[in-house]
Amino acid sequence: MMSATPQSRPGAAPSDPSDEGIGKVVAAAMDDPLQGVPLDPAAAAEAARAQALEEVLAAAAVAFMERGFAATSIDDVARGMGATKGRVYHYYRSKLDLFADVVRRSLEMIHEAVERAEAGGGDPAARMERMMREHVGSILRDRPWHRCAVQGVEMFLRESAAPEQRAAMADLIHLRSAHERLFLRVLEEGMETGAFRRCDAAVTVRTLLPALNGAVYWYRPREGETEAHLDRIIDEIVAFALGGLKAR
Amino acid sequence: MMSATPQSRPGAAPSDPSDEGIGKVVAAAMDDPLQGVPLDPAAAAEAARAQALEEVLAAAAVAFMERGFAATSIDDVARGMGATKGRVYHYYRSKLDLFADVVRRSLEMIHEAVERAEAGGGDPAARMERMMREHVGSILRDRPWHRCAVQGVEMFLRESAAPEQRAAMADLIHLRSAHERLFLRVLEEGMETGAFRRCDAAVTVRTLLPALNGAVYWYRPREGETEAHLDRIIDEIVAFALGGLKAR
DNA sequence: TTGACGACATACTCGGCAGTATGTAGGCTG
DNA sequence: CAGCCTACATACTGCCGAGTATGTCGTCAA
Repeated sequence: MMSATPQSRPGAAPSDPSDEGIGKVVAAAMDDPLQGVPLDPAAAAEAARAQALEEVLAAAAVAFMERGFAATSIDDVARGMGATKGRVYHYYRSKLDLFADVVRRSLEMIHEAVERAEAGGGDPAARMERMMREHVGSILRDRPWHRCAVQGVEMFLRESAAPEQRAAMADLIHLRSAHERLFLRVLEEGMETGAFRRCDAAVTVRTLLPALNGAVYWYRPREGETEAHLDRIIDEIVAFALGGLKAR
Repeated sequence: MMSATPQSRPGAAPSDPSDEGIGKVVAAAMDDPLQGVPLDPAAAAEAARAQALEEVLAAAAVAFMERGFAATSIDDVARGMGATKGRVYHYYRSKLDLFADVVRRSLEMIHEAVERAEAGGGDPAARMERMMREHVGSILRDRPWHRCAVQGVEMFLRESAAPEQRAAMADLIHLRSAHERLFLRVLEEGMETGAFRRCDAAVTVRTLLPALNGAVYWYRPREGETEAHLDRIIDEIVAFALGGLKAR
């Protein structure tokens, strides 16, 4: 297989693989395999491939976040890994495919987190608060990914979106819609129980989500930042958003 | 580097509410030379130039809104006017200059509107509500411009922003900051009077504004849409945002 | 009438980038 | 060890688009 087996870091690479929480995601994806357990070669090869692809995906997330889709070249993505175009095109057929995969990963991550929060039970207000906390937490922790997702959704919403773009993004929009509906349903439930004030739920959800996503633009991870510090930011944002919903 | 508009009419924004296109404004201006009032030739020429520049600016706003800055070519802008590159480059030295002027116009429009609302007096909650209403109203009515502004601010906030970009955008950021501070001060005032709950004002403003701006992404002007319809959307958004601030 | 100038259109340059074609080094298999 | 395959790197093509250089037409001033 390739020189960089899972335990070896490409030390020569000038990229910073551990910043921005990218490393965590990659690590999570490569967590379990080969820990003393003898794998058959086929499975090992497959795991290695998945790992290499994951690295490409993470580099793409950072690059697209930093420059935006249109302004990012495939060479930019490759440079971020200390590699060249060949490596990127070995895994992805086009720039749009790569971007779509980053967005998909982002939407899946945040949607699953919020779904779990909703499934935790409780009255609508309690569920909504947990959903918001998970949503914002994901925004802060996986900012590169979500910044791409926000941009991807914007791209689709443009009238000018090319047919190829719309095709590549169609399933992503379903994911996004499902996420919106999750909030929508809990909001409507809360309106019926009287926990939330009466409102146009569709418009309100489309106002609520940008508020929750706002941090994707201004938040920057600080040096020795603790989880408690993140929690305080989450507190502020959720307090505002929840206050916007509750009946007075 | 300066905006080439010498002294445009004070209140007259170039946007046309009904038609998202550009033709109306121009047609109106073409009809009115020597409308009884005798203009000296120099002033007439200057007015014509300002008018032509205005048309370029409006076409740019639409084009940039539809495709985004990076994906929009100068030919796209020109095509939107039924013209060619020559016309655009006759008024603007670079694509970035043109974009910056669109963003500047947008920020000036919305900031002036909100400033007037704030100057209207009243307790903090009343002022804040009027400010929000003006802000959202401007977002809905001048969507092409504000979508560009949102994108311009994002561009500046990127770590990767090129030095030329930062230079072109520096004064725009001051405008944006002034706008934020306006909301910030009224929020802090309201916290002191007890109208608004205690919170981290900086984070809250950065959460509030994306909520107010959200409509820039999903709103589309409908066929026979009345002012009352817009007001209902504004009501919904402002109710949410104001609820997020008020003490319970 | 001329000539200067403003307001564009047309024609061209040139660099960057998506995508492709080809080379190559290391493993694995037989 | 031969041949094959994976996982890339390198070299190349073609196009698109920003910016420029130049041409053209109408207008106004002298």
